[in-house]
Amino acid sequence: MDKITNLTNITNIKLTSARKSILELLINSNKPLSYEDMKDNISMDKATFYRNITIFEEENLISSFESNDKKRYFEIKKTQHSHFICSSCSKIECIHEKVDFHLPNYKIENIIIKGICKDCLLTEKND
Amino acid sequence: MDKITNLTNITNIKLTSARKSILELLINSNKPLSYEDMKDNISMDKATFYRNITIFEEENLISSFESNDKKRYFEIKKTQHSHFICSSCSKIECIHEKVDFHLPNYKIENIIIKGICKDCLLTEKND
DNA sequence: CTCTATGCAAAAACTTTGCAGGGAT
DNA sequence: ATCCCTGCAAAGTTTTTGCATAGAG
Repeated sequence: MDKITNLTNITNIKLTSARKSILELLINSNKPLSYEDMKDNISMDKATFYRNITIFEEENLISSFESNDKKRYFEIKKTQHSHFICSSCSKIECIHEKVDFHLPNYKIENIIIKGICKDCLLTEKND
Repeated sequence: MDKITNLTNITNIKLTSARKSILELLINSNKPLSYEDMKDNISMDKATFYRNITIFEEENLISSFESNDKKRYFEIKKTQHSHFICSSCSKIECIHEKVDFHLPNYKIENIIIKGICKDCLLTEKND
C-alpha cells in the first residue's frame, strides 16, 4: 500500500487519478506549491484542481497559506514546521527550527514568518 | 507637531489629505485594516489608496500581510507583535506574547500564526 | 442507473495600470 | 510651467461557480 493510499483510505474521499497526481506532487515536494507550480505536472482544469484542494483541506490532508505574490501555497500535512516568506524576493522556505510559543486555548496550525531572507540581505549590502 | 507629521517628516513623501486620512485610520486602529475596512472612512479612489499604500510600504511606515479572505491587511509599524489568523472564521488578532525564535542571517519583520481561535474551538465542541 | 468528478466558460474578488485632468509650488 | 497626485475606467490575477458531460460502481 503506497503513501497516497495510506493518506486517503482514512478519509472518505475517492482517490481519482486527478487527486492522486496532486497528492503525489505535494508528497514529493520539499516545499509548499501553488497552482502555478503544479499546473504543468497535473493534467486537469484549474476548477478541478481547486475543488480537490478544498476537499483535501476539509479532510485535513493538506494545509495552505497565502503569500506575498497573491497566490495560495499548498503542502501535505506532515511534521510540523514553519514557513519563511521573503518580502523582497517572495521566496518561501521551510523552517524546521523550533518556535517557542504558546497560546492557551488556541490551536496553532501554521506559523508564517515574513522578513528578508539571507540572500536578499546580502544583495542589499552589496548595493 | 502631530503624530502623522512626525511619521512622515522623516520621509520624503508629501503629506496630502488623502495620505493623511489613511495614516490617521491606521494609527488609531488597534488591529490591521484592509481596504474594505477603510474605504468608507477615506474618500478616495481605490487606485489612489493602493498607490499610497505602496509608497507607505516603501517608506517603511506600514507593514502588510495577506489573510485567508484574500485581502491584504495594513498596519502602522509600531511595537512589534504577531498576528493570529483564524482558519475558521478569518478573524485577525494581534498577539503581544513574545515568540521565541531565532533565524541567524535573516531579518524577521512579521510573524503570522494560523490556527483556530478560541471562540471557534468552543463552537466546534458544542456541535 | 445514480452519484460524484471533471472540463469549459463565465463570474467574482481584490489589486494594478493607463491616461487625462487638477493642484500645489 | 512643472511635477506629482488623483479619479475613472479598464485590465490583470487568482480563485470560484454554473452547467452539461463523462465516468465509476
